[in-house]
Amino acid sequence: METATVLPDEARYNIAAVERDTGLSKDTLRVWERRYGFPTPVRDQHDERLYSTDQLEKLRLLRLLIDYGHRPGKIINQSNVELAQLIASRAPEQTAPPEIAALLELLFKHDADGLRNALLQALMKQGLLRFVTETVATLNHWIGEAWLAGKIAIFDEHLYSEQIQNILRNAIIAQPGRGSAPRVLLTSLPGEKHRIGLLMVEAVLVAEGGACVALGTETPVIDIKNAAPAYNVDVVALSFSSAFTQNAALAGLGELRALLPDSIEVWGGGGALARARKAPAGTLLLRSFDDMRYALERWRVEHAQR
Amino acid sequence: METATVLPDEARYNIAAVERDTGLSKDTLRVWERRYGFPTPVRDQHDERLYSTDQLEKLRLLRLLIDYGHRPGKIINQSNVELAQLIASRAPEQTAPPEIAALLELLFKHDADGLRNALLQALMKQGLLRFVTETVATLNHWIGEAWLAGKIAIFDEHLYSEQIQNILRNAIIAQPGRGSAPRVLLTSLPGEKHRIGLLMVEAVLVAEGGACVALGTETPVIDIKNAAPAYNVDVVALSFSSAFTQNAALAGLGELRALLPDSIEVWGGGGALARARKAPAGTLLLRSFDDMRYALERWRVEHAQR
DNA sequence: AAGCCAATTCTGTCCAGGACATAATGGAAA
DNA sequence: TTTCCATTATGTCCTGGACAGAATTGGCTT
Repeated sequence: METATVLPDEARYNIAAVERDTGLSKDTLRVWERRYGFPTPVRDQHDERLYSTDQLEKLRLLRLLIDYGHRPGKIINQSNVELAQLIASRAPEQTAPPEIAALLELLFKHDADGLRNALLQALMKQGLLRFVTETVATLNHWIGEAWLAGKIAIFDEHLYSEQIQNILRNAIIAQPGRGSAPRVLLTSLPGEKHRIGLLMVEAVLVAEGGACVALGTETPVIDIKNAAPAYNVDVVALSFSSAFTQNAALAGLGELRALLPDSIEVWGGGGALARARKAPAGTLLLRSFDDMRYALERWRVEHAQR
Repeated sequence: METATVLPDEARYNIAAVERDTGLSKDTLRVWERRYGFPTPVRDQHDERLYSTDQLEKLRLLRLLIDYGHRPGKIINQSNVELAQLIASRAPEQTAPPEIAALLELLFKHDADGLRNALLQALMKQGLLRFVTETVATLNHWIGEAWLAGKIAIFDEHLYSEQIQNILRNAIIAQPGRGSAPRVLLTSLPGEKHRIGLLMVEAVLVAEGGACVALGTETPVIDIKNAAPAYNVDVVALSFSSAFTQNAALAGLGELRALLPDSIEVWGGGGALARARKAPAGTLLLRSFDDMRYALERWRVEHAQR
């Protein structure tokens, strides 16, 4: 009879490794164990937690479902299989438009070079403005869907994000004329890490002849306050993806509005604000790229040389 | 008599913000307070720590000196001024080379367009390889120094980071021939957010004729394990800036090595590993860009078609 | 029904203070 | 000098308690 040997890949992870790999903080891992009874890692000789591969996998599924809106307490005691079904079951089974489907197919096949070439080709054919407002916006949506349906992995999304960044930044640099007005400072608040949304806005801005001072993601409010006069901008624009709650986004806009002089406008846009009704006093909500183009036009009329 | 009004910009940071901004863990911050009596933040109405700008600044200086080899207990009770002197005394007042100083000057003046143009010009003149290994590497170093000396603000660093990304990604896309071998998967582990280092590596890789699958920053180890076969790569390369401790970087490398098949090589590089003595078994440490070029060459010799 | 507000539950993050493994240091031995 | 070992310094982990803010529920009004 065979010995029931321990599987060679029965790897054990300490709490720091699990935090690193799942993005769940040590505090969260410990409080889940206390409250819900999962995960219950074994302990080493010094009573420190050692998590199994299986637990790590379940934690990743949980993280995914929680990001999508499930509550931890409701799902934490289901099995890995049930959780995977839950993820699979939410696909709305629509189909993407054919141009988009072709791009998605390249990502499914892990064809990095093919994807880059196809995106470049779409950019050339459509021009920057249409590429951003049609192709990239739609593609983002369907990639989100594919991810939820379990059709693509996290690393595929990472690859897509990198490639889109390469292409958008390339297009931004290559934009022929440098715009002059208005000068727009573009960034996001701490907690908002979505870079592609910012780059899309930057692309539309330069395509429309504005001048963009891009600070990337997660600039603390105080630093924005100091940067705006230093770079002599006319407008500060913030992007909030749906990772932000609507209230947090509105509060951030209002806080910034209070800190900046009246001569500088404050604009906000992105998924978190798409359904917001009322902007904080003195700020402007942009619910679409068309809104932004209109806002640029309005600014120019109001500040026309007399 | 005037009221001693509270300064308007007397910002307060909670412990999570300080962890994010200094890289010191919450546990470390609390244990320093307990042992050394610094920092002693004020408390809010619910007894939670609120750190001042001044304390944040001192923590940054301490972090820097510790990275440089000082011990916390020896320096923690010195004043900001003394610590700054300690830092200054470390570098014997070198000055940046003139080409670099000219670029820094543009950043000091907040001249975003001028900086972009100057960087593009340097890239054209030097070619991608020299631009990365000489100009960008040196510039990064001096920007760090300028930040320590208080000559530039956080938002200036943000702007620089965005512009360098634009330019490097533009150059990577524009690279004429697409390389073929080895195929290298390039990313960093969760916690490591430094994007510029990764882009520099990617630029050198494509300039040297390798094929790069870039996944951006912060890919969990398990996802790297799954991505490597999916993208059919020969090598997985990880970048660790000095935000990582050397031990954490070595542990991450080792963990990845254990998960990947032997046919895939594991390389690691970046500030955290610059002074490491011994690589985990089966991994390769790259302490410079020349090391990487040499490693590419060696791989090609070993895998030459017979 | 549908919309809105208040009460309640859920959930992540913070706290204190104790413990220990490991890295760094310094001194003794080779 | 170098090597080795004992000691000290330091970061990370532990338990269990508390609370704020988000999410949900239930009741009331339109």
